[in-house]
Amino acid sequence: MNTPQATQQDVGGPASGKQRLVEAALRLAARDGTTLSAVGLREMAREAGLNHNTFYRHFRNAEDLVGAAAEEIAAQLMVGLKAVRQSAARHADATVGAVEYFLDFVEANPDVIVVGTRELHSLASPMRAVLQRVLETIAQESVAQITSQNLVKLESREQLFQVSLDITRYMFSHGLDLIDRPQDRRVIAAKLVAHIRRQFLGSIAVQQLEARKQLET
Amino acid sequence: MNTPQATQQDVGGPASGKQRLVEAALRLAARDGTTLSAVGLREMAREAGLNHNTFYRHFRNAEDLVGAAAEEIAAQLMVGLKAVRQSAARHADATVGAVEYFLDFVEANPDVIVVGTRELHSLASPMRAVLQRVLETIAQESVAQITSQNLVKLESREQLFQVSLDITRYMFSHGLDLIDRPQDRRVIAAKLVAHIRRQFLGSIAVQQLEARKQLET
DNA sequence: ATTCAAAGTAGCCAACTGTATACCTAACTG
DNA sequence: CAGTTAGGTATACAGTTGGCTACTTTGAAT
Repeated sequence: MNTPQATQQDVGGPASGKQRLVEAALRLAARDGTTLSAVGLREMAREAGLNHNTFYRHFRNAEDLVGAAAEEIAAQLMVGLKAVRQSAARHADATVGAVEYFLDFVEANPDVIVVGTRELHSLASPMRAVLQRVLETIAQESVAQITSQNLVKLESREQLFQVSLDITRYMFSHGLDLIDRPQDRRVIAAKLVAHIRRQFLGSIAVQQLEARKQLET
Repeated sequence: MNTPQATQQDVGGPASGKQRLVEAALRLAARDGTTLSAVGLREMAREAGLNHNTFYRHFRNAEDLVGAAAEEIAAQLMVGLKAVRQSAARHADATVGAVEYFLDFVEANPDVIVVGTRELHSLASPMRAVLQRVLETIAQESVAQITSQNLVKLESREQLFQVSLDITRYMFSHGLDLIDRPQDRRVIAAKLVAHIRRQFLGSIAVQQLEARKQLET
């Protein structure tokens, strides 16, 4: 039949075929609770409204698609969470702000969280390494912001990074809970805030403890 | 052909058909990095060395199998981590002991961790709820042990539980890192220990802060 | 205006999947 | 001992899958 086609350079238009395939893959993986690599070419082409052979025009393997999806998710996370951080900085309580804006992001981009958390915990997935680097980068940017605003009695830069990384991972993982039980947003938010406070205070306490130990010698 | 059979009540013998199917499913899910529900009846029967129809003698659906696998993993985790906790209590430093024995458990049961962490982060999986309850139970038992030995200036029982739960989840998730990079055991152990210390100290600090606040009013 | 490559389509194939029906056999039960 | 049943097997079927080759359309460059 050969229905109408288009060679748009995406910008604005109804998304290029490649993009549509990636989005379809994410949608299906999120809906069916499968790993990205288990989605199947044909199903995903169907979901994207394309012939199944079109897949091969854009990707070699299924693994190749996962790589592209990883880039997509990474990009969305980077810009989304950057916005979260900046909004949080203008909030009366930066911690509460970070949590609330983050949960807004989760509600607006559930697929990213659903697929992202699962792939992050799948050893075989090529996306895992990408996501780990994304979380590290976000943590590093948080450290920069925290130190520049003197939000926390600084401690060793390395410790601050570890804490930020743990918090970032914690929030990421617990985004799932919000998607699972949207009506529990308030208690989830409270737990996140409590966790963050505990981490920072604990970090300071550890620092003091080590300083005291060093004095004793 | 109809090869020899047996109606053993498992105990000791070479495992019942049901058991063998569950084990095969876990092995395959761990090996291929897929979700349990994506393993496929035939492949799993093949791995178990059984005819594919035998599956239906033991399970109705694929979902049914996942449920049984959940029970299996839950049981292994409960007994394994109980042993970890008890060994840790006899260690000079309970925290270091808990971490080291836990990592031993991870190295001895990689499939449980690999599959467990992935299913725990899969919304659709019936195993997720089971694992959440397992982690909660383990956290509660830890609380009991901690209070009975007066290891931590007690704080509110509820706070202690939250901290234990966070720590349990943290360790569980980071078991994957050990499987991913077995040569990094020492740094992973160090990070786990640091995290646990930070959590407990942070929890105490939060408690003190709140007490002080209450005095001011 | 012609050429050309990129993006899409169509149809085919062998392999595999889940499921259903029918058959076999060991062990327990009356 | 006869009967029943739980666990195992064989075979068949329709639907799906990944991958192949061959054709068509499109937009852009020459």
